[in-house]
Amino acid sequence: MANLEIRPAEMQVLIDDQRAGLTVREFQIFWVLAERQDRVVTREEIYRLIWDGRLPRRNRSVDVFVRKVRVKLEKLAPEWSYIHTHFGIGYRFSPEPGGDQSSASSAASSNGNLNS
Amino acid sequence: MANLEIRPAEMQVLIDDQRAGLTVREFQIFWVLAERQDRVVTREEIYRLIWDGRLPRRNRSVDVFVRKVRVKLEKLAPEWSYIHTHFGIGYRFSPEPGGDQSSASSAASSNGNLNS
DNA sequence: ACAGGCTTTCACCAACTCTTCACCAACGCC
DNA sequence: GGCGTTGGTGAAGAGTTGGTGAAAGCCTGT
Repeated sequence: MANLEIRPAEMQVLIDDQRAGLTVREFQIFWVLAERQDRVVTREEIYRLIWDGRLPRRNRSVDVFVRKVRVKLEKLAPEWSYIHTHFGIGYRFSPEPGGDQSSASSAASSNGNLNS
Repeated sequence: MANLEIRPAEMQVLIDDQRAGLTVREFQIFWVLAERQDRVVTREEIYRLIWDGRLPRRNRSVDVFVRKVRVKLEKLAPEWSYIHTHFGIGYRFSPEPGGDQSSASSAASSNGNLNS
């Protein structure tokens, strides 16, 4: 099983002791979601928390960074999926085994380790 | 017994910790009824609250979404029924054990009493 | 000014949802 | 039972939202 370690103070994410190498923005996205594990966070809220302001129509920043984070996490743990999409709503952070079920349904258990 | 959890802010419905996976519209229908638990809500009102406007004759949107919600809830709790039909009137949300009793009949007689 | 890395935006395409239609079953009334 | 009305159900097309690759814009240090 993949061991996830998060160090907010250093903006570092490690999986099995390997650094994910997230950039600042990428980590912010990751952290906003990870802090709210198992909860669905709307794009509006994510945007507001990171960029301070209302999410402009058709702004795709959040999606783009979610993807970048996904790519880096997947590189370290191909058999796990961390960020799940809730169509029309937002994203949810929940470490789950299995490539990616893409989301909306599925169970809700898991235990990530939020070290601080 | 089935444990029902509703998170309006996330538009999520969980039964025994399993996500129902409702879409935005589906959740809206669910929420309009759940907020008014044990009350019969007319199609007209449901439509007005979600679509803003008068329910066009022969518009079946409400029925279709009620079904979609029922299917998803039933998947998680086959032994429970949540949304009950009141023929000629509308729908009522009340979690009840038992697959489906298809509910109270209640007539829409001229001296009928309309709860408000 | 230039190079390298990070952020933001753009455009195209895939996936999903919403809405409507058609047909059938259930109900209420005679 | 027979008939007209209302609700259940499955499916399909249109419209919306998200995934993705890449270009353009910014910053910082050299």
